[in-house]
Amino acid sequence: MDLRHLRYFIAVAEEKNIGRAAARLHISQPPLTRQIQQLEAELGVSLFIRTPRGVELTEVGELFLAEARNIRSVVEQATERTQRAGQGKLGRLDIAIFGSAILDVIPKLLRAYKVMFPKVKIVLHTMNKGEQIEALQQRRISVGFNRILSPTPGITAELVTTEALLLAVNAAHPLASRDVVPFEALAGEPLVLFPTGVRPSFVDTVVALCQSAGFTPEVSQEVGDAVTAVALVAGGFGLCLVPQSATVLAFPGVVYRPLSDVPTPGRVDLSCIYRSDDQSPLLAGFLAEVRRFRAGLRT
Amino acid sequence: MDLRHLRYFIAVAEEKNIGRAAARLHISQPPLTRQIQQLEAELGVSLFIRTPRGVELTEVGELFLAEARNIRSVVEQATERTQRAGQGKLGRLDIAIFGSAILDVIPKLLRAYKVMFPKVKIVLHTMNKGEQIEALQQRRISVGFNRILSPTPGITAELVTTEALLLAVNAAHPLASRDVVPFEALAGEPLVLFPTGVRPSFVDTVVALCQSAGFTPEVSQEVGDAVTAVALVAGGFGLCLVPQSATVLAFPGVVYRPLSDVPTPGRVDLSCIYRSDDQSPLLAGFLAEVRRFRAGLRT
DNA sequence: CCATGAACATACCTTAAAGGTATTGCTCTG
DNA sequence: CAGAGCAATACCTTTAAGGTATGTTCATGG
Repeated sequence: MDLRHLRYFIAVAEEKNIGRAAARLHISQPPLTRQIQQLEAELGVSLFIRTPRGVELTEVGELFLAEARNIRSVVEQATERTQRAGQGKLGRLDIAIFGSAILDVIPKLLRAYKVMFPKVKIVLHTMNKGEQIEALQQRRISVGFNRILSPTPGITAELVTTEALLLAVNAAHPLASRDVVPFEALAGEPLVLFPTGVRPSFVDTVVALCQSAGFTPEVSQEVGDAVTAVALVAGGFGLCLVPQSATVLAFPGVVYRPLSDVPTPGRVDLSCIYRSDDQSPLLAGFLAEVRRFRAGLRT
Repeated sequence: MDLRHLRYFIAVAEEKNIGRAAARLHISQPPLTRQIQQLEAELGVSLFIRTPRGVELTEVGELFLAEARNIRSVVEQATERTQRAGQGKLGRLDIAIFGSAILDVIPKLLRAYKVMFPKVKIVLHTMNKGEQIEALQQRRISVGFNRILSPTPGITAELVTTEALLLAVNAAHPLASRDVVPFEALAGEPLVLFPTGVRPSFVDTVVALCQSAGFTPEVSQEVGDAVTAVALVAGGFGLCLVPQSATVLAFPGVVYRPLSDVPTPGRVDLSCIYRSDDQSPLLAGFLAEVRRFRAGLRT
């Protein structure tokens, strides 16, 4: 038995006439007669009573009609679900995030993704870079977001966005009175650095920039994340370099100032990382959305 | 897409190796490769990752494997149910019964039928002969049971069993003292006759027998059914001729005696009736059981 | 009562697609 | 580096689905 047999059977049962059903199926009448006979022979059952005006279903035929329609709908649903899944539109995507990226870029990106792939369940995990790589290798997550990258075999990184650096400074600090702060003005000032943890990280970027500008930063405090760092700035612990997206943190007493004369590159990247061999349509769909997002930023 | 594609896909998914799956399916490897490629192309989805050691399912493939197995089981159940129905082993059978047949033959027959066709739901209706014929013609029932028949167009009758006649007599009556009662002894005795209602019926058989024996019966009472008739015998209303199966009615004060010299045929039939054009497998199965039952009685 | 038309069945041919054989190409392994 | 194992490809064979022509049956109307 074949899905064709069922399609033909349903057509004949609905038309109550083999000739008309054949026309509807775009085949001629004799083959349809034969297919129905085959189906009956295979089931060992009489499905139709032949009358001079056409055919009508037997009781068994009525039963089988219900079964056939059921099979048809099960098959349709199965193919549809499979195709959705194949387009990355169905399933579950585990994503790891960390640090200041949580503040602005990730929410925007995920919102855009949700619009395109509404049936994908997104599960967010908070992990630092080392944890992300391990989780990727163990297939516990499919995507991670990070600012600083060192090439890792088997892991591909893809740039999501770059952001300018801003100075977060206490409103009472003399530098807060300036609209634009020259980078060299940071020399000798106590800095709050983040994050602690797996190196290299954003800390190293900031230190490298200072050294490019000809001075060694004075470290007031190292903390785990951007939010804590800005909170310490509000508490007067010193200055802090943050990615632009950190400005969503409106701590009282903290102002953000653009910097001038920042040594190259002067910006900080946000990248997403994933297994190089991951062929999942879910990942493909997500990466497509990441690229669309980045293209949208450029315009 | 085709059920064959699903069968092949399941085999490959289970073997994780196209060559072995082909052997299991009793085809060679290249056609199987092609069928899988077709399936993937039709779904627009990659189901397997080809490795040097075989193939393994993608995430989408895993999903589709579950779907395919589901479809397979739905199809299997559908064909099985249809075949059961085609053999008269599934469905509902409405049967009408009446009179003394209820007492013994019908329960035995239905019990035997239930063993062979356990999934058929039997619905019993109590109808007299006229009602049975009308209900058959209106397709409200499929089978009726009756003792006396007059040929009816479109209705076929089939003998189920014949039973000897016994005399039901009050234990205080002089005839109760005899082991065998000659039929002529009934002349002049008051008789309880049944059933009232549509003629011809068992009443007419009894009257005809009496006239064959050379006397006209003295009617003490006519009642609707055998149970009432025997109850009246217990109450001293007279004698009553009953089919053998009525002996299950063990009323106190009533004894059953065989008769001798009963005019031919001397027995009473029980037949079942059904629409001559009824091709339902349910009816066919039931009639097969009736014939088996009758053959069993003969031995 | 016969002719007609509508319907399904049958016979026979054509064509599309499933299956088979031989071979290639790619990896991993010893 | 050669061989084993596996999937893919090329090309042929065979099966079965589809098409055309015709037969058979039954109801209907003149």
